[in-house]
Amino acid sequence: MAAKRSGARSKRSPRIGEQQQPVQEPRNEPPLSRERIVATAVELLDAQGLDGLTMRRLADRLGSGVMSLYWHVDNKEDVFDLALDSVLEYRGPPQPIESQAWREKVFHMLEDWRASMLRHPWSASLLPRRALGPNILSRLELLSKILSSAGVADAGLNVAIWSLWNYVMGATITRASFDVSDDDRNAAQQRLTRLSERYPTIERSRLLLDNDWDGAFREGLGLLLDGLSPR
Amino acid sequence: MAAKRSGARSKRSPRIGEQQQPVQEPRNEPPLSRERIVATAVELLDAQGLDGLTMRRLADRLGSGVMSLYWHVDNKEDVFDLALDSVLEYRGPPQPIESQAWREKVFHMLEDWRASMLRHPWSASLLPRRALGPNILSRLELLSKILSSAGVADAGLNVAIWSLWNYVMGATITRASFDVSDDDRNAAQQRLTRLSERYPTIERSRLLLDNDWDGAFREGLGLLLDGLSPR
DNA sequence: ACCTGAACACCGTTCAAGT
DNA sequence: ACCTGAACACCGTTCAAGT
Repeated sequence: MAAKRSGARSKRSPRIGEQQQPVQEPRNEPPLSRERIVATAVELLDAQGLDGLTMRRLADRLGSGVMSLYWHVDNKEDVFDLALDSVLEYRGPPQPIESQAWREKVFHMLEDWRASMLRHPWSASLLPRRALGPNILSRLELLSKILSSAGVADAGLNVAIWSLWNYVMGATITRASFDVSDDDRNAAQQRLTRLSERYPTIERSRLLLDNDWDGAFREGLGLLLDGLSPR
Repeated sequence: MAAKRSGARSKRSPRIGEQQQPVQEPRNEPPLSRERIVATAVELLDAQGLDGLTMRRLADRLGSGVMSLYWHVDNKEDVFDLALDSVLEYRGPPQPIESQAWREKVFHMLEDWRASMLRHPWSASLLPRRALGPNILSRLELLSKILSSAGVADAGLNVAIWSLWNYVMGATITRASFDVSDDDRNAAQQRLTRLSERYPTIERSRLLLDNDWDGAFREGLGLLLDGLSPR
């Protein structure tokens, strides 16, 4: 899937074939570009997680030298910002929702937001540390418009938006962080049952085992929207 | 404030004084211990942020060799886990709240939670990536108990707890990430006004400038508790 | 305009060794 | 039981240079 550098490969297999065919770059790569860098960064993040993204590895995948990246991109932080925002584009509901049904519109956008982030779990732990890119701002703008035209007064608009944002971010980040490797999950599970007598109520309600995340997300969001609805 | 290694200092100043007094370790440090390591890690994180914590720098502050840390601690991840949980201890309200006032109890614990994290902003961006330590679990246990004894049915308990957790985490993480250096803030502000015509509703409601974070937090939390109250 | 390799100043951690 | 320095395999980024 990823382009391999021929140099690395030939070093790995010390075959005795007398002339190492130079194996001109396996595919002639398209030229480097911001878009290609970001797309590849997302691939790499999906495959290796947050710590897996390295300027050197990124360049490797792109079949270029490390320093070539710096022509198109400021630095590693920049790559993170771009990758994050690129993953959060919103295309709207499949077919338009009738205009009065503001509740459904909000639900669709926020569920899509959560789903996008869960498709790229690194994005959840990245968001808290990064700037708001254009795609994030667009979603906030849309949310503002929906709520505003649904009759939420200007005075309550910010509280409403931030409450929804907080809820979605918290839910998504939590969900993503529970979605770890099996090793970690086993370790956590072990520690919990070992300590179960210290946390009896949690234990009884199976708080940490209950994994109907999607259902809980929708229910909680419903409650919140009830509270926020213009009276 | 931090202990300086005498070796480093003497190398830095090639004074001609014939005998470099060995300057026995500036203070005779207390012996290394898990507790001292964690406390110093928190200091370092407070001072330098998430990227500022380095095993080497940590050892430096402790006046020990880097590898000495590894006797007391598994690895860097371990240090992060311990530092995070150490900052989230809950001591309860200053004077006991009368037992029926469950709403106040919830408010106090959650506001304290948020405040603790904001006192150490790195904790907010760390939480989503780390395991739940004992102090976090204790808070969840307490929350469960309060809600349960307030009459929330077992069936609704998990939704209630996760909704509150989500809200608090989202709010705190968001707040902490907006609380960045002035440089970043200026940059963000610039970009926003430059793009203001693309996000008119946000612009109008001053969503990103409104910084009554504490008030918004309480209001939203109130709405959520209304929705969660046993009927 | 776009790409490059060498070099610098760092990292976390393994290992074999000291007391 | 506790601590150590040397060494390894990495990092991100500066710089001076190539086309």
